[in-house]
Amino acid sequence: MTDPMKRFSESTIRRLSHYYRVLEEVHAEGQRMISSHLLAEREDITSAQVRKDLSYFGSFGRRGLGYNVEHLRTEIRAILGLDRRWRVALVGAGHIGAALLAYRGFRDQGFDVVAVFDSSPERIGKTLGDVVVQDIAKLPECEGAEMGVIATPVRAAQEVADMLVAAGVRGILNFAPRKLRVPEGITLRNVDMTMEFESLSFVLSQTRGKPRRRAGE
Amino acid sequence: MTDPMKRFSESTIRRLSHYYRVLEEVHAEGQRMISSHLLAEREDITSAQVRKDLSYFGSFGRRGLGYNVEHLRTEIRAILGLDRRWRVALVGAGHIGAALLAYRGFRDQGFDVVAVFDSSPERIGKTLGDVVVQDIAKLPECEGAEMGVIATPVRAAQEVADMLVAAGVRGILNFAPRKLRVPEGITLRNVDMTMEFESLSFVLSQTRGKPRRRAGE
DNA sequence: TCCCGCTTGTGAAAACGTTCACCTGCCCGC
DNA sequence: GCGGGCAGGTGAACGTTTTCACAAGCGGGA
Repeated sequence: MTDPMKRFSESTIRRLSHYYRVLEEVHAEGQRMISSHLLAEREDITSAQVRKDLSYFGSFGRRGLGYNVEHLRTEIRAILGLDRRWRVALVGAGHIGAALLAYRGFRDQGFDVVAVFDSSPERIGKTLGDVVVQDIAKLPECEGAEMGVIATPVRAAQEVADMLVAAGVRGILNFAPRKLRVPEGITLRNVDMTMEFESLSFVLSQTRGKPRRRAGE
Repeated sequence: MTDPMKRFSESTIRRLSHYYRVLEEVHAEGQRMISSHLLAEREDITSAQVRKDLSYFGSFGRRGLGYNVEHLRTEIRAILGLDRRWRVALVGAGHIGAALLAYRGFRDQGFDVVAVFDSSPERIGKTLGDVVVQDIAKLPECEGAEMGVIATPVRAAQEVADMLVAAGVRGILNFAPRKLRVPEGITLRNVDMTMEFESLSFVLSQTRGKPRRRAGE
């Protein structure tokens, strides 16, 4: 995308997120150590992949023993930048915005929605989560947000992106099904449900009529 | 994932979705022909990539002219399996479920939500979109749905996935932030906002303190 | 103390995806 | 009907990501 430094592959980072989640789980279960093989078994990747991914960032394991759950968890936390809090500006107080605010996981992971904007008069002034929805016109005055979330209809997405950039965010998560243009240095991530549906549609129509293979075959 | 045939790369399919979207746009604008270069300019990929992607499925262009918008649109539509309607069962009538039902785009693309299930007594019986929310216990009786959408809390996700598979869906779109196990032959796609946030967090903390580069530098 | 089984870390190889470069074909103008 | 410019199709080159395979290190037991 627009990452200024691209030393690590996107896939590696995504897997790191997975490992982190698995570690949270086994940590809650009270497990002390975990092997790359076990970390991998909980995902659809190989143990070699796990070790390679982790090796990009350091040597966290002990030969013969595996990884200390608590320790690795802390390390990945730091790598992913989750050892601090992030200020997030949300634009669009519709269903998706509401879903975001309702999900405790975001706050728990360190993401604070510090401002919500919308253009609809019916929504402006209402309280969502624990912040008051402001007029989108006030977005330029928004200060201190490092990330922006675009949860608006498609037609508004590019304009909102421009406004967020002007307001100083360095990263944008876009839920609108359209590619956005952002300046160099701004990181953009897209969550596109439409594309996932189309991907499903493709695979399913490829296999249409074929008998479903049984597991293990 | 669990695709029985994996002849085409996931990236190619995702880009096909993009091309389709661009084609819809330029079609609406009344444009007749489009070159691979122009198709690419609207995205962040090269014209060679466009041509390569399309060449996997056939020769749709004309040398010296480019691609006929209407024709290519129809072809990609067929490739992606969007030339038919898909029956979708939605589990979870919360914010995400509501977002899905509210988005006209899904219906327009050929996805019909034929049933909605939830476990909460307050939601059961209410009308969402144009279907009545049913008790999750009725899911096993659901027939004819080819795709399932999991828009439930994390803890219920795996159980719901099993139920959907038992009900005969061949593809699942999972919004819960957890990897699910599905039998061979069932296609699984995940939409994981948490992971995207963590990816943003990673990149932003990598570049923290660095002066933002201006566009064009 | 030494051996053995286990698991990491990592170069090397293989697989995969993207980009390049060029040939081919098409339209248009003359 | 002929030539020039444009643009698609495609094998080959390139770069990246994944997998393989094994040396190195650790703990435990005799």
